[in-house]
Amino acid sequence: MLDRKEQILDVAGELLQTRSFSAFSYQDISDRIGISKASIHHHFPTKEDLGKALATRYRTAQKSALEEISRKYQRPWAQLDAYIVMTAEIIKSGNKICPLGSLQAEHNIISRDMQEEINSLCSFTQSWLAGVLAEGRKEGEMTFTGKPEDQAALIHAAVQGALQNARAEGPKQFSAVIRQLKNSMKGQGG
Amino acid sequence: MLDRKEQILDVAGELLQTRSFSAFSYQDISDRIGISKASIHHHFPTKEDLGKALATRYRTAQKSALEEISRKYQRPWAQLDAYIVMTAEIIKSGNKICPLGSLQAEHNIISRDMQEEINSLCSFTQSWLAGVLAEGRKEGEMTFTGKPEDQAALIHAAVQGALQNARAEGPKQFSAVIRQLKNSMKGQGG
DNA sequence: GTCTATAGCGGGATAGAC
DNA sequence: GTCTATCCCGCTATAGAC
Repeated sequence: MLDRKEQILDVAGELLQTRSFSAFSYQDISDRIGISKASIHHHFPTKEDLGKALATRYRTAQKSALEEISRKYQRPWAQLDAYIVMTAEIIKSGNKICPLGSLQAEHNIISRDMQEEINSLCSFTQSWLAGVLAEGRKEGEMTFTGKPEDQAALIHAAVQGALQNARAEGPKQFSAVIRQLKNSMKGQGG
Repeated sequence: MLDRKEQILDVAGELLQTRSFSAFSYQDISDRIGISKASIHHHFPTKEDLGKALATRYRTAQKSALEEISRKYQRPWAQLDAYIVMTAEIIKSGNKICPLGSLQAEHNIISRDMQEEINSLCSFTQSWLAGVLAEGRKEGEMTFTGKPEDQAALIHAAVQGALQNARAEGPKQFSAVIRQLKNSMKGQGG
């Protein structure tokens, strides 16, 4: 069955986003899928293998999603909005945390492979954001000072932090952060 | 020895900030202090007890630190700067993560007591920031749109997110985020 | 690819001596 | 308060049958 690997990654991903990488077990996965622990080891011999596949999957999914946004929307603001809506989905779907946040919290105890996937996901997202911001400013839609790369780092950090704090403070705070962020970029003149 | 409890919390705190709550053990603590696991259980019978004490300690320490900043500095900008410098210390001291971020990542698997301490720490910090921002805008030092509470949520999220991303992207990215954030609040006229 | 069974280890926690 | 010894459990991982 070719879908088994994907199914395992689906369930593992959900566990990663509700518990943490070190806090879910092969038993948890086997309980949810209904096959034995040994079968899971057949597909992913070690937990490190599973973790690497999980991280790779998140990186490629993020890359695809951002590239699709670039194709689908023309205006920079629409692209930024689509990115925000996409990440906001995480909050809506149950009590989940962002996979990036979950793995960054355990940065020191995951394998080097996983670290590199995470770093790559992180820098790709910020490069993409920087492109959107550069275009937005060029076309007069957006206003901000300094380099697009730095503004991208700010937006990325604010969104990640807002996702994190949403667990303690609820989704309304997330919306408030987004609103403030957008206002700060169009209030000056755009 | 009265200091023992504090010493255990010191070590547990360091482990929390380098690993995660579920990923450190009584054995880890006993290795570092040089007393047996059983002795640690004498001071904190269950790991839940230890976790609650740890969270309470972070909350009260944060409260004290912010109140001291309010006393020590008069100008809103100086207060905001002091808050940022304080949180930036986390990055400098080894490969640590913010305790708030660490515990929020495992929000679903920590005790209710711990959750409440974290929520309290979070809301206190944002209230404090909102006060600083309201004062700053009133005195003409700072510029931002909307409610001080929402701008406080933005700043808190950006700082938390920047701390988190600093693990993947390094301290320079943290500085960049702070710079952008500050510029967005004084660029308009203040 | 899936199973049962099991190894080997480390986790949290307790009993009881000192 | 600290220790040694121990319990029980769940973890990752493997062996070998089907």
